[in-house]
Amino acid sequence: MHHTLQLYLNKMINNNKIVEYIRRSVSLTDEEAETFSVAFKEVKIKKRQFIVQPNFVVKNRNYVLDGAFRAYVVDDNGQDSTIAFAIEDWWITDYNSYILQKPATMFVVALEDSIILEISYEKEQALKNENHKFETFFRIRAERTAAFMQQRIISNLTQSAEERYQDFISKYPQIVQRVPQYALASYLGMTTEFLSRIRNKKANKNS
Amino acid sequence: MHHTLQLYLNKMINNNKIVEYIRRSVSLTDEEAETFSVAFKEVKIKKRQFIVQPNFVVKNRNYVLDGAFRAYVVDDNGQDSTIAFAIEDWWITDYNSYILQKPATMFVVALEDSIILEISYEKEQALKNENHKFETFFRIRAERTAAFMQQRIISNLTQSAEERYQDFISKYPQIVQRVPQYALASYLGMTTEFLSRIRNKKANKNS
DNA sequence: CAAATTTCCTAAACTAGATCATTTTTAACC
DNA sequence: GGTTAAAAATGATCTAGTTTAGGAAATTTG
Repeated sequence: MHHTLQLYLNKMINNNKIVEYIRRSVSLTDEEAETFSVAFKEVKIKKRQFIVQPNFVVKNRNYVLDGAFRAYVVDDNGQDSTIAFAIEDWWITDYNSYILQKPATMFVVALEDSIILEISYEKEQALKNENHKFETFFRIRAERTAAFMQQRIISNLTQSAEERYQDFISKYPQIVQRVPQYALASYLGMTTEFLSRIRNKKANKNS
Repeated sequence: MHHTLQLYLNKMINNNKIVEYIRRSVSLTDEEAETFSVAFKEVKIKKRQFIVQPNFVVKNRNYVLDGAFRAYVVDDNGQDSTIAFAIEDWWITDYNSYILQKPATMFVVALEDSIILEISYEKEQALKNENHKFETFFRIRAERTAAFMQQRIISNLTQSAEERYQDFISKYPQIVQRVPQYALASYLGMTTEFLSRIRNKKANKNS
């Protein structure tokens, strides 16, 4: 098949993904769907490439079409803590930096070769201003994000390291397979050594 | 002054509070402000009274006019963890229950005699549907809530118990004064005994 | 204002999880 | 494909924070 045509078809398919996504929350006419999808730009990201770095104001909100990402902060002692993961059909950015348009405190890095759809802050603002439905969509997104984060806070406060791990593998088995152990450990608030122990204690029991 | 008139005037003043609040995020005509404020109902809550209890679907989002509240969960071992505090000009509810209209997992209790403005889920939906500006307001609320929660997650992952405490007193000195120590300890993810030790270690240093 | 209840303090024993140091395994890359 | 680097495992030691238990203050309520 002709190369340019292939690219064009890929783009159509990918934009359908984001249209499908928004239509799970709000119903759109075909025209509205088009307006929404053209606000996004498809970008290829290589493994280990950063899409967010501290001290820069984050310009984009990113929807993952393919691949995996990790958002993390590095504290004064050089230890890093994973704030979020994202795989296909998830969103990722430094949320605080993006919504308040202030300098980022996080890194966001690709864990695999990936493809994202990015929307700029300005385009998102324009979408929200021009159509009530888009405003509704982003409101629902923010609410779900808050609900998700609240669950994580509760988990941190009430569960032991092992319980948090068990909980995570039962909720997100696809993610566990794809992220390095040290990243998962620092997401769950424990050292990689301790997570290794939890895992091997289990493995020995099973054998 | 005539009693009913006094009540009426109080109501006007209190509704001005919520109008002032929303106007910090979106600009409203006087008519819109009126529509917004009449969606709320003023309710007096006695100290130790619950406004949210587990297993019931939460009907209201609550704005605190006066007083103080605490939201918490109780785990299988009977230990409770504080999820949120709210004083004047803050909002409180079981967010997961409210936005997804599913049974609550939290208690929300008054720490003092309080006055709240409550809005029902249905009225909030109606406001958001009828006017783009109200949708924007609730979108901004949700975003700020998510941003706040993200900060708390980062604090839990990166800081020691003492650092979390120091951070909290510098950010929310007004709250520290008004909530019992065990509630603050369980918010910060430590025991009340350990918080007591942190406090007294400091006190001794200062003397 | 006195009794009852709740909150807070102190201190010793204990443990979940961290840190440190070394080895083994896996993955990256010329 | 062989070398080098990064990630994971393992063991020994340590510590921040918990648990348990008691008593002292402070609040609530009759």
